[in-house]
Amino acid sequence: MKTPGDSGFAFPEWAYKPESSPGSRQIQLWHFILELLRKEEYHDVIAWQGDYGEFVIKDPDEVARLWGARKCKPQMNYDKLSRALRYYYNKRILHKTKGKRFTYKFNFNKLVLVNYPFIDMGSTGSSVPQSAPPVPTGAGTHFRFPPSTPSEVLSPNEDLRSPGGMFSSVARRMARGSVSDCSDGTSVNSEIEEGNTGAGEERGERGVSGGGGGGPGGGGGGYRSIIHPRLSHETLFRMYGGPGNPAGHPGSRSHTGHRIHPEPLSPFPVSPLPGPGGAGLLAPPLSPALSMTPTSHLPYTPSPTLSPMLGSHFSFNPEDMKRYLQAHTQSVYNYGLSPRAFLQYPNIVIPQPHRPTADKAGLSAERGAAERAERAATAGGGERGGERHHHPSLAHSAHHHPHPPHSAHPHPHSHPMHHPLHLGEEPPHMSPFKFKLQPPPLGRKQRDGQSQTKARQSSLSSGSGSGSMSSTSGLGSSLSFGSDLSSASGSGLISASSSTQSLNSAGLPKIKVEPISDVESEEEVEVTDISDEDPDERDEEFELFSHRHSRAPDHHRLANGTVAPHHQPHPDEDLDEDVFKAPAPPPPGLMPFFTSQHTHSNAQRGLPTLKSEPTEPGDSNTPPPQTGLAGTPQTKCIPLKLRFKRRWSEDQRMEASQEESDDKKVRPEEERERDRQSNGRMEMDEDGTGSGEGDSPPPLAYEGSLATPLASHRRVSAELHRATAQLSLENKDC
DNA sequence: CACGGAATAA
DNA sequence: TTATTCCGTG
Repeated sequence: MKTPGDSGFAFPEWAYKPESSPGSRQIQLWHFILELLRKEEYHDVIAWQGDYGEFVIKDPDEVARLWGARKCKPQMNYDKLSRALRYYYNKRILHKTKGKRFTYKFNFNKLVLVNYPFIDMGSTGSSVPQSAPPVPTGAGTHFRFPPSTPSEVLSPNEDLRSPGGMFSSVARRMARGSVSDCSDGTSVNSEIEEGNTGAGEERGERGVSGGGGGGPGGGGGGYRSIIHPRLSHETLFRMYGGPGNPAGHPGSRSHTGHRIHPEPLSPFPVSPLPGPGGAGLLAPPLSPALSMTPTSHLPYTPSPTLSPMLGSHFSFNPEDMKRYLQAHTQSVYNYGLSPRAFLQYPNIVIPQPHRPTADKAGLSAERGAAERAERAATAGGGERGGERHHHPSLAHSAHHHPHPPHSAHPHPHSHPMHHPLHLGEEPPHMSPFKFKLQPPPLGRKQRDGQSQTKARQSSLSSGSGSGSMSSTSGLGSSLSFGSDLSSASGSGLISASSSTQSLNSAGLPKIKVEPISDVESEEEVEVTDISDEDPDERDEEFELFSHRHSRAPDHHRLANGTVAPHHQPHPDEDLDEDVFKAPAPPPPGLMPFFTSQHTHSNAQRGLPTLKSEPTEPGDSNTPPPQTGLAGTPQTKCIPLKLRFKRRWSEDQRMEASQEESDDKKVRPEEERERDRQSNGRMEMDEDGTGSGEGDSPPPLAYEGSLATPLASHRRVSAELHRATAQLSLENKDC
């Protein structure tokens, strides 16, 4: 049992991988958390719960212990660990779920970006896992959905396929193997690691605290088998909104039955896979699913006609192709860019407003069962005690090969249509929205503009530098990223993309989407939601959605950026929003999708974000002006905290625009980065790895993808998986 | 229990 | 840069 799947569970794997993350040198806490979350063994200790990326630390002490073990910090305790988690707030990797003890929520967008920027893009460009996460966000996240409901979980897809560059690094790590453990004298450590290795299963838990418990591991076991995480459709569905059935989605085979998420909560999808072979992780990725994600853009993009699958191929019409290209472009950019860009994507993706009611029901039901089971087990003891799961996950088939076979189609029957992606939105059925371009990224761009005018100009200007640039500009996001773009451009994709109108428009201008008919906007509510919570959250949401408000401003006009921007009044919010919005840039990719969708019609809700944003369409536009943004940040008076955050945002924005990830929130240092940018390169920090390399690869990838998307994806996926699986587990450092 | 500043280690 | 450690405040 276990499914091997494990490896894939909860989140997209990419999310787990530390490698990419900048900090990765050593395992990072959030990665660790994800590891735990993905392993059933630890469900007693920590598990997904609630909305989309929410998880609950059921046994803080244990978690701390485990973490301490991993880091060889025996004295680690929850207090300390929690401090570390708090630092993530600013980074926006995590948020605290207020009112719930020990409950936190991941912000995938951020994670993804950070960690795998390239992944998405790169590889195929397609996938962008992030999307998945977003999904939920939008809708559900926050309160929206009843807590109980699983909300949406979505799953991203995960997968990661990574780009070649990544791989290499991954590979290396794998090679290392690592292992080391700290000393564990006690016992500690290895647990997780084991997982990695697979070997240890047991983990036994050490007694940890108390142990007691509960016993019944059985429950767990069962469930394990059942579940597998994967990404899937669901995610898509949600995201795109599947209309109808999200829940059931074809993809998953059984949707009906089980599917499910093992963890109900887990944000990621889990894949059901079970039976079928478990599908594996890969499969999904490869399969349509794959496309989904990242692609959402791509594949799915196209018109209704195309099914997702098709998408991969390209049977599109010219338009589709364009979109596709655009998407790639984005990817590229992103690739080059900082993760942030991705963020935006996610947002974009998010659309899904519609929450799947149906789904939920279904899910919840399932979930309930699962939970129950678990609960039973855990409940009893409080402590986890006993669980040991029989096999640890180790199985990970991943290593072996994730499911190659299936990979092709995990869900065979799923038709393209079903594909989440498609499903959700694509389906022709709907097409409520229409898109407009909006200027996406205001903030960033603006910022850039101001600060870096140069870059911008170049890009904007048309590429003065290279023709490519122009394309870039199109992306819009690009602005900020100009440099990145450049790289991207290299790929050529860009150019194409650029050619595309959408991009252009998108790029600079932004794209705005409007729902045509839709209405559904209800969901849009989100906006509201956002506001409601804290700023923080909002931000998150924003990120996800971003668009939302995004002001959408005027840009759309596009203007090329140049144009316009006049800026707008509200600085702060704007900024924030912008920021998020800005992210929009990603839009390029996204946008395209959207566009396409909209265009075609489908859309449905997907655009939720937009919707949300509804902002006014009309005007929306704010021009990208960012300048204001950039410079302005100031904003009004804001509470200190807020300000702080704001700063953050700004920084991020800036960075985003520029490149960086921003994590740092407050870092003055931006300069250095900027400098780099200005230099024209992107940063590589993160990518570092790849950057240089990466660049090249990506393009290749793209092309490749185009050509044979599936194949490449698969390949990559597989590799990644493998790598990931091991890696994640492995980290060991001490 | 949660938040976050500050100092500091790696 | 991230996390750890310590600690004061709510």
